[in-house]
Amino acid sequence: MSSVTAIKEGMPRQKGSGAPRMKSEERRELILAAASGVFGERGYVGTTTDAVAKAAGVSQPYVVRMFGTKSALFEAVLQRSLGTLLREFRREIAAQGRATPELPGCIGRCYVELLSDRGLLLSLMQGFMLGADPEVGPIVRAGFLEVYRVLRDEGGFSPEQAADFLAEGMMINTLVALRMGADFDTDRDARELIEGTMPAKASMLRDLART
Amino acid sequence: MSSVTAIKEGMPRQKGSGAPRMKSEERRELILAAASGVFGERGYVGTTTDAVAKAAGVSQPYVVRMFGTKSALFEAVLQRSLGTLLREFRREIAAQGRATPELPGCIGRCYVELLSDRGLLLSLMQGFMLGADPEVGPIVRAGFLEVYRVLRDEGGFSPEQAADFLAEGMMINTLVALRMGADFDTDRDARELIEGTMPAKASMLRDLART
DNA sequence: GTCTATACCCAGATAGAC
DNA sequence: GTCTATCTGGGTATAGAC
Repeated sequence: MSSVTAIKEGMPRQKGSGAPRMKSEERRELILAAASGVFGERGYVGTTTDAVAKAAGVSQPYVVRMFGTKSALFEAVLQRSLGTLLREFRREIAAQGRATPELPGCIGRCYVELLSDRGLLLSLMQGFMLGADPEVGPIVRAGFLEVYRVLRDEGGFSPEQAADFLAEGMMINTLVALRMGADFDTDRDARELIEGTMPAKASMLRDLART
Repeated sequence: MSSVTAIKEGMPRQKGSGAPRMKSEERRELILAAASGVFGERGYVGTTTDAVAKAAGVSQPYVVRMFGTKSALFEAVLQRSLGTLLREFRREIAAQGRATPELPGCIGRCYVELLSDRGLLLSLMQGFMLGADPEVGPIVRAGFLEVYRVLRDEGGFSPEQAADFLAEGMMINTLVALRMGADFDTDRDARELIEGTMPAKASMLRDLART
């Protein structure tokens, strides 16, 4: 079921009650953040709701209760990741100005900085790998195209620029998924490849692979 | 256990017997090809040995029997995919000559043509997504780096050329995994994005998403 | 709102016949 | 070499107490 609509639920009820309502909203975000990390690391099928629960510090049935099903939870994670990505891109576009020569570099830096939110880009990538799934396929295709459109229409990228940017992004995602940073210090080629891909923030991949 | 060594097994025994030995070698290749397709579509965890068996037209226990475990089967698929990829790249390098100006374009075409072997590039990509796994992680990192080295050392690519080439490859893999070709005819942006990424063989992605 | 206990199903692997 | 039958573990989801 479309988990997007679930965002509407859980709004503060009761006007005067002293009980700290909205509590479940915080839990929800807590679980989503934890789930993002686990899904990103192990993929959709490889993730157990129990692993998510443990990462969030709650019980497994509670995770299911709150999101209905595992797949609804995953879709909520995807929406959250995509939402953050688009928001950050738009913030950068607003700051640098549409179609300025600095914009591509700035958005690229912006993208790499998203790596610090462990799981955000990886959970998206895991979603992309599910394109053949009848339920998530349409969602991830639409999401990917929306990123393309934001770059082109709002950022003023040419179609080629946008495609190149996305290609670089997919390369970064792949290096992260591969944990290529694990070989950063021991393999000259790994280091060269990483530095060739992310000249500025190469060491970030190394640190990311350690944890 | 390392499934690579299994290649040595199953060699023709008995000198004079009229029985058509080597039968199991054919079965092995049949199952590997089928498994490549299923793993590529559903990922490692999402693939059941039963689905592989059905795709190959044999029984589920037989698949397990022949490869020992599901993970050994997956590793065999990875080795097969990587082996084919490297062989084709080297063939192209030998044909065009090291560091010729035409080589990058030729290898790019070569890469896209590998898409016709349904599952080859996707099963590799699914392997990349398992980089955090202690068993397959080292294997896929080594494989990825080997491709990089072949491009650079045997093909004469500069580090930047090689990294750019791989980025384009990851983008293509992602578009295939996304089944972006499904929107080729109905979504202008999907078409533009695909054509921007694979100018020559754009329609291939469309056909690939149909099946 | 959150837990414990549990039902139920599915998938990998084994045993053993042919 | 290949099958049928089956054991077993683990994961999602539900029931129901607190």
